[in-house]
Amino acid sequence: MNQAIRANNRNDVLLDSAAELFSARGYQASTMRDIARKCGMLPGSIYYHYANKDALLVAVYAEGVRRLTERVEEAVAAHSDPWERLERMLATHIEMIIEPTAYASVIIRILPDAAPAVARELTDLRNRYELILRNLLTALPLADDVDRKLLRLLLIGAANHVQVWHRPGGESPETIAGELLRMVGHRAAAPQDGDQP
Amino acid sequence: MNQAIRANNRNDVLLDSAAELFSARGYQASTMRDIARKCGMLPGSIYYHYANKDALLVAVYAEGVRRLTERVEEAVAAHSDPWERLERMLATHIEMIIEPTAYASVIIRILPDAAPAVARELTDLRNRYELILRNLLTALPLADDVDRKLLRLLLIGAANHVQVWHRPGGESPETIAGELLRMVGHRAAAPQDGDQP
DNA sequence: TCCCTAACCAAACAATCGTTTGTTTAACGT
DNA sequence: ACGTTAAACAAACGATTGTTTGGTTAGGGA
Repeated sequence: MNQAIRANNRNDVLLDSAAELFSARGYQASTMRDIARKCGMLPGSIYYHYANKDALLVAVYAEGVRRLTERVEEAVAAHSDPWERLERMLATHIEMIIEPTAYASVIIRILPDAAPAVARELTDLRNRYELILRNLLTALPLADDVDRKLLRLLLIGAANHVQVWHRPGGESPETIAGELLRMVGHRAAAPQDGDQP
Repeated sequence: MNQAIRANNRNDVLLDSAAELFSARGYQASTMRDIARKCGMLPGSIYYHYANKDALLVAVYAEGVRRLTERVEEAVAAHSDPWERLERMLATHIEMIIEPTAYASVIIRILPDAAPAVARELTDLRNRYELILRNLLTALPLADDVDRKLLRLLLIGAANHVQVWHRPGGESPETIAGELLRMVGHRAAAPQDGDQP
């Protein structure tokens, strides 16, 4: 009754190709012909899987959020200390947006207004992921005068910008995340017992 | 002998229009027809002033760097304290990348690889401006174990990201720059006399 | 006043874009 | 073994893209 998905379905290859091109060249610069060529299809064949180019971008976005969320929550779950959890989140996040398998990278590089017709969907997907960071920050013991919203935006901006300047063989995501929190974190930390256990 | 520039030359209006569209919609999404319509020209007329679309982007970039450099150095010159100078630089930078008169905004939003043929020129222009921040950081008294390069990239990322999330009527650039350095700066500061004058 | 040319207009160009249409192939349930 | 249909191919569509070409207008030095 409901349509079966055949074994030789190349939807995932298609999605991979789109993600890589969107990530490397941007949305508008990646043509349907480029994507088709990359995954060994013809341009028209893409439209069997997705209604249009915008829908393809939404699919890549959704898969990116899914993978990011999965990996981040997995990395965070292993720790209980709020600062440690935040550091693991940032390290994993940075790791994923600089690797060539580029689903996560698309979410950072392609702004929602690149596809106005589906901008709202893209923003919602972004927000769903950012909620993780928001919750991690809420759990963080901070001095009263620290603007949590501003701190969050600062961290997002600094972390996402790594995608622009990082080169293969450079600092590891762990190092970057560590330095990031070493600069920001301790200063903002509320006075607590057992600071150096 | 040398060609005179007439009074009714609308090159500046053309450049303004291009800057606004590039800033608002991105490079590829802004067509020559859009730009022409915005400044009351016909599409072909643009080619009297610039050889092609890429050259137009380079011109906008150059003017953006010129304005940024001018305003920032002017704001910084009024102070002598390294931290104060850095804060003034960041505040001015943020102020210019969120205002609608969008030359500075283009430099942040449009990455050099949006126009591969002139990517090198665009990168050079960016670097020339970033040199200011680099020099301000060099003059900063910091603890020995602070990674100046990473600090610079963190600041750039956080500052530029303001363009994405800031809405009219939100926090002032001064406030944002202040909070930014309050989080980052003091922690990284080397022990110095007269910490609270 | 005259004339040169800076500064534009008007209209098309070839190329490329996202997309549609009709047809073909081959994997799967029965 | 057969018939259905998922999944693709082959080829074009109209629209839009950056750009070119030849003609027009008006500002300013002589």
